[in-house]
Amino acid sequence: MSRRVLLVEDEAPIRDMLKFVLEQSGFETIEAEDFDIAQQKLVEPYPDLILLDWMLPGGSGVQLAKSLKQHEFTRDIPVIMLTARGEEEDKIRGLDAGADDYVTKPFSPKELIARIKAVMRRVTPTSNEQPIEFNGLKLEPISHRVMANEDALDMGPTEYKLLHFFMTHPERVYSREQLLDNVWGTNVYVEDRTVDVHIRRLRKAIGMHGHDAMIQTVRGAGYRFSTKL
Amino acid sequence: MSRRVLLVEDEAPIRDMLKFVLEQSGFETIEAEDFDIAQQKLVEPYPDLILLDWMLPGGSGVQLAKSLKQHEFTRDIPVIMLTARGEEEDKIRGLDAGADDYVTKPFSPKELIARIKAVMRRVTPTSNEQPIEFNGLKLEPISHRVMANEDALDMGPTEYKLLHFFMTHPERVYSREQLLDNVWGTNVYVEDRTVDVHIRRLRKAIGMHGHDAMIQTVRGAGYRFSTKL
DNA sequence: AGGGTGTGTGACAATTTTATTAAACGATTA
DNA sequence: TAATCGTTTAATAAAATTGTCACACACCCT
Repeated sequence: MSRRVLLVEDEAPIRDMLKFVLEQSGFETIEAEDFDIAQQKLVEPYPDLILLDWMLPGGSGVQLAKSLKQHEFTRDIPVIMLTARGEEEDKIRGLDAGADDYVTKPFSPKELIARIKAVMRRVTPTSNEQPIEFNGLKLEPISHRVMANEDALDMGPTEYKLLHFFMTHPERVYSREQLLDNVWGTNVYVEDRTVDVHIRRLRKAIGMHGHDAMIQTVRGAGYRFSTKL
Repeated sequence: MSRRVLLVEDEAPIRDMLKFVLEQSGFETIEAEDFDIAQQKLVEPYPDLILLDWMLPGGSGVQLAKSLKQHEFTRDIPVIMLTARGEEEDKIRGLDAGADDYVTKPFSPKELIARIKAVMRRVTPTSNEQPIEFNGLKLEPISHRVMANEDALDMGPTEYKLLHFFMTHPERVYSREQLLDNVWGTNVYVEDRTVDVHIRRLRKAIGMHGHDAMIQTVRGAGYRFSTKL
């Protein structure tokens, strides 16, 4: 199980508190107090998750988040942002640099741990870079590509993530809400019905060879990826 | 489905607004303006979630939160705190009484609803239901699907629920009224005979392999799911 | 056999849910 | 700043499901 967390926080007392909480729950923690130190510690073996204070001095928390997403090897490490309450939430949301979740201070240790575990559960299968194939529809995480019997398919980022989630969780119904949680991430406030639109685009994208039959509507329950029928 | 929210807030206008927002989203709301009234309303049936203003007069919001966690029957009810932006964060952090989430005023209705749903989802984890099988007729709750010897069967949501109920309560007669209570839900005004129609639809759906013989009519009493005869 | 009662069936209109399309929006880049 | 790409929302169309009815049918009793 993935257990290593990089903790980036400038205030020593809070850092210590977090370290304590994390270790109580069996996580190994690597500490960093600023952008530079964090960069230094970001080498093999990479942490399984990064807990990042949004408001590092000089706004370098934002910088770090962006930098993480730009480098191939760190792109897939899940990030949980620690945000202070007073901050204008819309701004933060707007500046979203690809965090997987946000935790607003103050938070309970219980909540923090729960969210860390939730994110890890969600992302871990993603970090498995093995191609996945069903009935000639192949998704290759490494090249970030979807092939249908030798033809490369074209789709948007959200459709890719959605398909990835489906293919790693086949033969299961997911409600629109669950899909939003798992594909869009928690703390994202989007209409349920938006899922429909992305489902449609995904079906369209993989439909040329009839693969869209695997994306199934389950009336009153949600959607399912299945090879049957 | 979880739908009842206890709303504890002293300021009437805000309370009204919240009530409106909640009911718009299909939640049933119980209102309380202070500690005592909240305690009074905290009886069976317990609410599924409590929305609690942190800053009730006299700090009784804190009291209530603590009291909730001390009583066995209320301990597991998730609590979302409403906190005002200006408040001293550290104090709150220290006083943390185990809230499941915080929402900072002012907030958007959408955000509030999203958080309520998220908390409910988190607290009610997927009840891992095992597949049930009788004579080659298999119902899989996870994929929300019914299979008859490798063939996927097609049926409407009500027929699915009906079959689910039957398969989890085999070898027992149920009157039409009992079926309505258990499958449709209590306090639903529907004709008894409507059950007949759904029984027929269910039989038709599972009939291709002769599985409809398990849905048996008990004249004068109701219907029964049985593997015998 | 006939009447009375309870159940099966097909059709139908209302309602609910999902699919589809178009437009608004937001962020990024030229 | 305009142009572009992708996402979200809103509006509309399409489809599936629902409860009820009217009537056919089956069973039981006298």
